[in-house]
Amino acid sequence: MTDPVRVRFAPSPTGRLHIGGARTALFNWAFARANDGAFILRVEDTDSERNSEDSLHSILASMRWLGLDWDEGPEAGGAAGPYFQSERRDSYQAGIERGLAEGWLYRCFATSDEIQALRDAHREQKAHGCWASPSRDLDPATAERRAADGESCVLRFRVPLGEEILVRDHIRGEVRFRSDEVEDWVAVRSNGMPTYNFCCALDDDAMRISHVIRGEEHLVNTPKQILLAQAMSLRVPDFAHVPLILGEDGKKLSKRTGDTALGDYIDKGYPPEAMFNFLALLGFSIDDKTTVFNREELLAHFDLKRISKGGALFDTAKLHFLCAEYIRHTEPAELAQRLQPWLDQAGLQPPSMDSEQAGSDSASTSRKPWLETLANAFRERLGLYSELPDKAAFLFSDHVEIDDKAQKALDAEGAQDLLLRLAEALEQEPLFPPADWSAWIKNQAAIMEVGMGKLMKPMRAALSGTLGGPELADILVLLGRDRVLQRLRGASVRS
RNA sequence: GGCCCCAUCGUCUAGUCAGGCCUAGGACACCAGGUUUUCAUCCUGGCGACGGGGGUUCGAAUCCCCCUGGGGUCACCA
Repeated sequence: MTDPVRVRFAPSPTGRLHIGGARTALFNWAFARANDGAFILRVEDTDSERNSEDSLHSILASMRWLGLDWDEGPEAGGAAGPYFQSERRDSYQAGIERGLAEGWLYRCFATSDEIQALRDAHREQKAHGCWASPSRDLDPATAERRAADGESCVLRFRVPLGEEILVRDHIRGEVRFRSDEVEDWVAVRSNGMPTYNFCCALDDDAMRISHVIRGEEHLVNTPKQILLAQAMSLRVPDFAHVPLILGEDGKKLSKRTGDTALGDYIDKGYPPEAMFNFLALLGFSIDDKTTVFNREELLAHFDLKRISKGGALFDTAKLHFLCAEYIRHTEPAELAQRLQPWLDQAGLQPPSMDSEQAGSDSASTSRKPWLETLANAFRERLGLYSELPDKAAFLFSDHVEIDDKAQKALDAEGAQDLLLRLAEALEQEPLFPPADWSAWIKNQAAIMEVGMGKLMKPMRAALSGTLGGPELADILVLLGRDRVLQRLRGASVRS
């Protein structure tokens, strides 16, 4: 255990980063960072049919969004490269030749259909053990000749019979497999490119990977990789197979249940810190009572022993709680910055707050205080960044949508008159809004001899078109004197 | 079906390795109150679990076995 900690996340660029993959990456990252180790990103692009450049970029972007920085890998470089398996073919070649020479790889000429038939028949019999390739015991010389003659074949790993394979797993303890249950898996495709199980074991050794932390679906691949490592006298890394993330229906997380790509959540305005926290909470806990934590706190406590064994349901309610929690605890200035893109995207232009004095200030400078006031006003009312444009629409448009309850408040007896008087009183004030708004409005209620509710409700309705929303004091500031007076008076004319 | 993994509130989990400190703790959700000029926030309280059966033990959520249930895997994908 004196070897330096080196872990890798090894996505294949065949789609966007999956939620499960994101969490696996997060655990790897956390383990590396918590143990002064290296976090390596290795691209498993052995399947030329499905790889895409777009996928790679989207995966990298997703990881950056989550804050998972890698020490070695694409765009980072490193001494153990290349970090694309497609560029490591030379390093696999020696292994392939050795396997053929030593006999633990053999040429299999059976077609996929023939193999499938074998598998089906075996399954039909409900039997233990495995099917055997008809080529398994072919004379090597004959096999070589057939291959030389151009006959298509794959290279299979000759799994020894009667052995026990022990997987030492940091999460599951010791897991035993009988080699008889492990099929002769394809190590090299007919096109000459080695498969995942082959590259993985060689690369993990070549890159001095100390711990393989990956999803539980890989547990059954592990004996294959261990067998190969033994055949080649490679070092076998420590393993940690993390539980799966299940959809809210208890089944494997799928598109049917909801969004499965991290990108979906980025696009929908989820705060990255909330997603990070949420993902870390799925199958891991710091202690018996900590729910909300940042990355530093995670690193201070991260330990493979604290990863649970059972699968975890993707609980959107909890995710939403964390999102709202993070948003309301974000400093207004910071929150304003994060909200800005969503306003832009919706085509909403923040007015400058003090247009008269703006003078030499650039527009964006003078908008800053307005944006911060906006952020602060909505801080406790937002579940996602993307909710802002809708909720704050009344601040940007001259047309105010009046909902039913607001209309009622406007139609209440005396409401119109009250609004008019309010507008007048407001107009008399030297300051807008009045210095002590709360005292001012209370005073007005007293003067007009009505309860606060009688005053506040129609005011709110006239200004925002709804009875909910930010504090009136904030709305006043956000709207500005002119628009406030206009709406107060406009509402009384309307009906 | 074979093989493998797993099993505490509806959900995420603490507790399980080193059995008593657990009449099982926290969080989300839900319900009921309270604070508040609206909504929200915030505060208080409530609801709510050791899947079943056998052992071992003075004592088991914790250890063992069986059953049941759930999940994964069975590609020239990773």
